[in-house]
Amino acid sequence: MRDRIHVTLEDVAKAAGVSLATASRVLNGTARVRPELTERVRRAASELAYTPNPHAQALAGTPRPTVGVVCHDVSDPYFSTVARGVMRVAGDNGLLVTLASTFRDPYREIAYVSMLRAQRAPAILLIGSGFEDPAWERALAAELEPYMRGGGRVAVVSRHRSLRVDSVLPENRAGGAALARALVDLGHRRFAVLAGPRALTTVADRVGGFRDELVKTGVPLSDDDIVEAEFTRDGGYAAMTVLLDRGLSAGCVFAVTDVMAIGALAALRDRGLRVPADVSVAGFDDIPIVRDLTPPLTTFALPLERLGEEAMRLALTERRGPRNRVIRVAGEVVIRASTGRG
Amino acid sequence: MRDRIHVTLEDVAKAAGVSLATASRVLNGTARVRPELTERVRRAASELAYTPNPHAQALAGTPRPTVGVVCHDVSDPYFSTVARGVMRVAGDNGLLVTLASTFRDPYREIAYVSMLRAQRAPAILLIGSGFEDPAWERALAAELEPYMRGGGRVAVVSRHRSLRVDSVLPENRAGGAALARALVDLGHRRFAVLAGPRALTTVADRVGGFRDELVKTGVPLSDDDIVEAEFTRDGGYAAMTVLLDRGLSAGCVFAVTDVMAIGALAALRDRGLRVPADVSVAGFDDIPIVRDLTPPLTTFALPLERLGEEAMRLALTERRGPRNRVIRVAGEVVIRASTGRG
DNA sequence: CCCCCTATGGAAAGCGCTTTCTGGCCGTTA
DNA sequence: TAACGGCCAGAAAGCGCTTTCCATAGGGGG
Repeated sequence: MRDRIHVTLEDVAKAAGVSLATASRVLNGTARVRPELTERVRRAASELAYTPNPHAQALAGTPRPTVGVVCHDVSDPYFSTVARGVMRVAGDNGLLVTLASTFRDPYREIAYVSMLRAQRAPAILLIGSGFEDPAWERALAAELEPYMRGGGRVAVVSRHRSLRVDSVLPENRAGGAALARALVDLGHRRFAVLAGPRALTTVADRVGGFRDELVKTGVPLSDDDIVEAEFTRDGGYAAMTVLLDRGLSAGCVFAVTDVMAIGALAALRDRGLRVPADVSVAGFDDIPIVRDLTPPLTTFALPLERLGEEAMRLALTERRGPRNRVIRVAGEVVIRASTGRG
Repeated sequence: MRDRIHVTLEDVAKAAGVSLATASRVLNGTARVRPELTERVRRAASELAYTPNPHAQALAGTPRPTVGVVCHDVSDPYFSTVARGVMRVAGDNGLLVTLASTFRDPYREIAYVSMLRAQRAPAILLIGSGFEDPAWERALAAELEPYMRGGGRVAVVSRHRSLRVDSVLPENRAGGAALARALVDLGHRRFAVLAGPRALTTVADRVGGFRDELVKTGVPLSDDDIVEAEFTRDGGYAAMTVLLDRGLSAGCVFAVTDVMAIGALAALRDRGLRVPADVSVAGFDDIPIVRDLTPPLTTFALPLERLGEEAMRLALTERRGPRNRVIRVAGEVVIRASTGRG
């Protein structure tokens, strides 16, 4: 018996001398069963090391124990830290996580949502910025809406436009503003921004908040001072290089993510510029590694793991009413040694 | 029709005016079907946006499109980089990846394998060092063996003992030795080692290779020079602190992973010691970030993404004969600025 | 003492798909 | 012309589970 490929509920029922129905009821606690039989079934199940077949359960209508998570790239510390939070909460609730990396291809994201839907995942989490592309947004919504109508839960981290779903929103705009204020307070007056692709909502928010606050303070930031690049370490390096080639006039560079800031620091080092003596650099996110850089990075710190935890919790708890819930997550400016006085 | 929660094969068959069997045959290419019917089924399927229910397929005996991966912690750059490789290959083959983090609890790993098995995942990948604990090893084998007998594929990265499965083995022992040699060549004679938990095979191999090579060269390394700590950044910090409190006599510190080395660098910085002027530090793995540290870290570079890719490929390709395959992956010593002349 | 109601276990339907088994309609061959 | 073999499409079984619907037994009330 032990050596059969798969122990089925029928085996358990037979061993316990009860019917399938009874065995099922005992194992799921669905209905009252005489204590004696309950005990027999329990023992049989554990002796046979019975594990229910989730596919059969899914087919029979029970919610699946695997939630889906779609992010841009697991190997990016931002996503892997958020994913960590997701997985902890998932693990605590006995759930597995199906994690997909889109490698930043928007349509791959939709393809994954479709696969996850087909899998009948009870919940889908979308981590990371959305794209500002109407066609794409419609296609995604077309995939998500029927899914939700069918009882699927959806929660997103860090995107908002046009998606009627529960979401966890880090304070991107306010963060950008707070950082601008803090840098101005340090005495800086000439800024440059290393931005990610404009199509990402996160980028628009962070840069927007940063710029608006500067404008409010009377410090100008022209479009020329904003360089767009890939949302990666190498993107940051490239953008910083462009800036340097142009003849850097800014005394402080704001990279919209810490990952890009790391690239920027490398570019500066390679050109022999000192941070913060020659240029100050600030990032955004507070991924774990930035404490250990030299100099440690000034940044807008977001509780990354918490973003993931909240999203998972959102997807786990019933929502009442049709309104989508929004959890705004605050952050704080952390001044470290990468920024000096302006 | 479009608005039904789920379009089933029956809907497609009905729309095309054929039987379920025929529809299934067309969609799977299982058997010849008259071209005209084929066409009708195809069109019906695409018009209804039909997506097969993987659970029903699984139940009916078709292999699942989701492979399972178990690692210690996604947010550790080592694992997330390896996972990246896995996911790329998986994505290229139209597979989803179910990723689980054990948070370094050995028995959680077994629990996950059990869940993955129950899911009927066609393949399971175990990433990261195993534990040297006979009871645990037996329990894991007891879970894996029936799975493989039932046709499940298993591949592991970085562990070997007592598991008869296909594996990808980075040259941990040789790497430790090569690093020892390189450091001795730089002139170092007094070493200390920041080791992870001894129960991890990876640790044993790396430290073993390192120590054996030193002994061969006539350089002593006593047990007192080896400090054991958590396999994390903070573990590295703690171990380095212990060493410093004891009064560091070594001129070169070898941390068995880059992540621990990062912690060690932080501890040294906090104590006001300069690297490499006062102490040299070397790591192992070459996770992406170490290039960007100050000073950049000397390390034994492993092609991390490739480890994941190879493992995924191993699990994807049929193996002939009962022998388990082993792919040894070489690495190379990369000397950077964190090590000076001894 | 009988009837009805409740508590509990079993039989069976059904989830959506694959695949074997059957049977009808051809074209062949003797 | 009759018998036979091939090819294809449909019917139906079965994957493992949940859940509804019944049947039965036991207890309480009339």
